[in-house]
Amino acid sequence: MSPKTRILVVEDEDPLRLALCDALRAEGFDVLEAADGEAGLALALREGPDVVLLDLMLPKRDGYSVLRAIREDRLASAVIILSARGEEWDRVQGFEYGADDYVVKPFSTRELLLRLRAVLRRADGEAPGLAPSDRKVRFGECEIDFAAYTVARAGARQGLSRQELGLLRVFLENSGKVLARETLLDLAWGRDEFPTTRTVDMHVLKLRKKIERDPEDPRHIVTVHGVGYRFER
Amino acid sequence: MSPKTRILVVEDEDPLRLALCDALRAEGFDVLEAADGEAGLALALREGPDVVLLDLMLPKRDGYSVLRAIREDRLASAVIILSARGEEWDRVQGFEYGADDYVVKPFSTRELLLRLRAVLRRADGEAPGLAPSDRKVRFGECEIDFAAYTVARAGARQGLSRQELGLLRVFLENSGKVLARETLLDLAWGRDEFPTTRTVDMHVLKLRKKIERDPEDPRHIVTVHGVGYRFER
DNA sequence: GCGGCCTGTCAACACGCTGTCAACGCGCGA
DNA sequence: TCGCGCGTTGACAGCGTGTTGACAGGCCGC
Repeated sequence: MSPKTRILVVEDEDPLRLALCDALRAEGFDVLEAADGEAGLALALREGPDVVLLDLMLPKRDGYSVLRAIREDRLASAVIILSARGEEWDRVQGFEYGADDYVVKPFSTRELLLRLRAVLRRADGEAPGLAPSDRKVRFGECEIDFAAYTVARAGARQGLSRQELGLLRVFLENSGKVLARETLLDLAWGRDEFPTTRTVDMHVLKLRKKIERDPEDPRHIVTVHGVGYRFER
Repeated sequence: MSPKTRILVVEDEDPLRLALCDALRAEGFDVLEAADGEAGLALALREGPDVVLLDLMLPKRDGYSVLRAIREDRLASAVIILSARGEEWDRVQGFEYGADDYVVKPFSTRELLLRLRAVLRRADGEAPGLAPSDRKVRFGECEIDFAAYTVARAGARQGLSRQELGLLRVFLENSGKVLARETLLDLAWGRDEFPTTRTVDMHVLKLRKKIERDPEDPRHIVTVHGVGYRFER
């Protein structure tokens, strides 16, 4: 692991940018900042940070354009989009633009850090698989098609609901780790929804019926009593 | 968990503050209140409540300043911001990122309570999901994965329960030292729980079965007769 | 070698957590 | 407008874990 993870924050609203940078520095990251799209892109290309936090609505050059330029330059940086409520990137479809993850404003520090760490872990190769642009992902005897909202197992194909797919993506991004129900709610549900933690159980139940060979003796989504669930590919 | 969760409400509009306090007391919380920033900060620092509900527009000292002071004092309190939609949105956003959560006025009691509970659930136990770098530890022929709640020995992987993992963590942090049963209870169990010292033996037994090559002739968790246990890596 | 205290081990209990089902509400499309 | 699918919640049974008591065997001091 490199000495210090470097993060570039591209955000034009000063208070937000400053607050973000403070929070990230407090977490021990090395932080760069830019207040418009051009400066952000230039910094990204010159410094090649590990992660770019990218606002969409920017002066001079908007976030989409910056993201495209970064991707065309084959820069290794991961990109997390900060989108405002109105801009409505669908939680699943958003990944098709080439972003590694995205957070809907306004978001909590906790949520951002969770996603940031997930992205970094993937970049470190610790949790392989699931590049953001992947349409299909395989594990065990399953093949998930994110674009088609389907799962194929043993030849049979079934549909997945939006919530099921979202939860499954979070599991895939964090395979091998135990995730508390609370954490799953933060990552797979939006901020404006407050389901019970029991709701998580329900969706795990549904997912098991679709991806496990024997749902009563699950191998992929394992319960850790009193703690949460662990996903194994 | 402590006997009663304590909540501090800092809000200058009397009707709203009173309504909030009533609702919270009806839910069984222990409620403190303050009508301006200075009084709020003083109460927070003196009482160290579990949660602070903090309005941003306050007489004498605004919410941002209070929040920063609380954070600089390393107070463990969680903070939920109560912000009005009318307030300059981008500025408000910046403030909110140092907080644990925020609610936009006008909000329903239901929403506030849901967020409150979510914050509290996270606060105790520090939900799994954000384990940094100290995930895996090796000793002898074992590899412990703290994030996955597993132990691998001689190729075989087994799950560890929450208590087993906690005890093992304490052993690892104090390897080489002899630990009395009482000490282990203090370190690996909560302060609010008082199991018999025999319970420790039971868990040592379980751990030995999982990490020792020959549980009847333990090499890692060694008994020191009349004193306690010593862990050797 | 002997007695008393300490420890290893098992079985049983109680509690909280989880699996599962059924029913409700909501949004969407027919 | 109605019906359908999805997400959510409450209820309840079953299971896993933590805990304890009992008892046998081991360790230590005398």
